[in-house]
Amino acid sequence: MSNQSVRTRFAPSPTGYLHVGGVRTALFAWLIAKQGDGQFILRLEDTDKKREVAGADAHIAESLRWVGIGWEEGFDKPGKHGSYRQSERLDRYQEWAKKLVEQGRAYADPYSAQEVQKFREEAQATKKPFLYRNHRPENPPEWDGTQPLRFKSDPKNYNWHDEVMGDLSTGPEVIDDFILVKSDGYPTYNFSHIVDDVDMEITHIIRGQEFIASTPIYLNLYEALGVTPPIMGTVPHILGPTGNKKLSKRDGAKDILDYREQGYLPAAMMNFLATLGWNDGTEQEVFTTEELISKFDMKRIQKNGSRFDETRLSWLQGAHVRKASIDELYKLVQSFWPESAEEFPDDYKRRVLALLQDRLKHFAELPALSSFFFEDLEPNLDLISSHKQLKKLPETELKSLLSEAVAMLKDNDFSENSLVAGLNELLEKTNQKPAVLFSLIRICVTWSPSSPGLAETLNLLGKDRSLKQLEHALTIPLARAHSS
RNA sequence: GGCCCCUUCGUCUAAUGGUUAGGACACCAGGUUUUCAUCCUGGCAAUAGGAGUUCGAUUCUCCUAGGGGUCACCA
Repeated sequence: MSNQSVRTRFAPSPTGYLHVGGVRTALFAWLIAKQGDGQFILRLEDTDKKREVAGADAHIAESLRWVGIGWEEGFDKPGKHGSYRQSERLDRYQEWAKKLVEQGRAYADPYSAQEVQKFREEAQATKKPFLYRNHRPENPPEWDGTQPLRFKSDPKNYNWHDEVMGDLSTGPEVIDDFILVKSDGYPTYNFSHIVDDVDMEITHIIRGQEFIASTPIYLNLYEALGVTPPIMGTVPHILGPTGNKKLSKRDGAKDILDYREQGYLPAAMMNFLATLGWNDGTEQEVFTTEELISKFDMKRIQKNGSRFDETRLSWLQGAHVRKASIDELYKLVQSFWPESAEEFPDDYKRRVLALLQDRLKHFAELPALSSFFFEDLEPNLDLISSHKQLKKLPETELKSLLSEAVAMLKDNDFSENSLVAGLNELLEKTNQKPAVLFSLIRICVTWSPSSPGLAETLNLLGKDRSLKQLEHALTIPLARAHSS
């Protein structure tokens, strides 16, 4: 019966999308499983029917899959432990509940919700902490399933070890009789996750710090069940961009799949999430998935919450883009090209991408960076009038420089080398600074605020299109008329 | 309020008794024959406060302050 391999799980409730916080918790658990050559389980905690959102389960699965997190067993991938959807495991919780009742460790709660609430308010009025067990009925009715079933706790001190937080301890005052099974027959999270983790032979529980306060009651329940608790790792929250509150959907935390829409690389996202609150002790910042698996260590997770910083994500994205091979990158950006790129052959687009690799971050920027390679943009005279050097030149000067450029380029074979040579000669011939001459040509060919190197750009655009753009520029007024 | 946890540059963090407190992001300046980037160089910038232990505290102890979590028939 003993299973030595590491088994971790991520157990979201299907109430909506996943944001970076949830995915990070899943990632940590996944890394531990992969590192131990073990299994990662995706379980669905769907015991609150009221909060359930249709389709959330598939959306969650899709989110994890995108980041690169896969699971050996899950709600959509049955394994040796039956269903991984709690709503389909009700019999199992009933069995365990009955066992606890037989052992005298669980009893029916005879009070109505209103009555319990009254106890709570009384305690509050006398400034005492509310404990249900102070009202524990002497002769509880037999549990018929219509009342909530409560755990009969055994209050005591607890000292336990948390892989992230270190040694923790609490007194008996935090141990109370909590509800195991709700009056609708569904188990509470507090009960179901323990039964499931035992059944599914989970060895490490990784979860957010909101569960740290209830860990003692879980320990109490494990004891009643005669079960050794799994290893626990409590991960601090990710903080929102402002304030010190935990990142939440309410404050605009995005669906993780929004980052896919914006064209972030899964590897960059994984790198970002893993290093938010964790580092390997060296100065390494950029990690591959394989490196994360081999280097991850729960003991090095930060005890305090860390702030979500999209700027860092963007930087990591750039780092991963630059590391990627063009083939890899080309596959990933396929849905992000501007519409005008559609007609162009793969080879051409691949070359555009190669020129853009150093300046591309998330792929949604691709159209803005590349459109002039696929279509002739409208002349934008602001580019000249706002240019430090060009704005000082009169119309005649601009036109004559352009004419010289056209003349030179007409004689050029447009190989990159010839272009570099030709442009250099032109600098000498016109006695101009690159800041003037190259800017003017670049702007009149692309009409784009930025572009790759001039020779590379002309080379890729080709002789016909480059000359056509320059000759067109010769026919329009370039210098803005000064009013004074 | 009770209980628990946390506190190093703006941000992510390194350093567990001896360092000019290190790195990265961001920002600023300079360089790489134009722009935007990349890359390189330099700069700015932190141990929450107070006691104590010690020859010596970011590091150990205590107190204070601040922040967070939790106290559901939600997970």
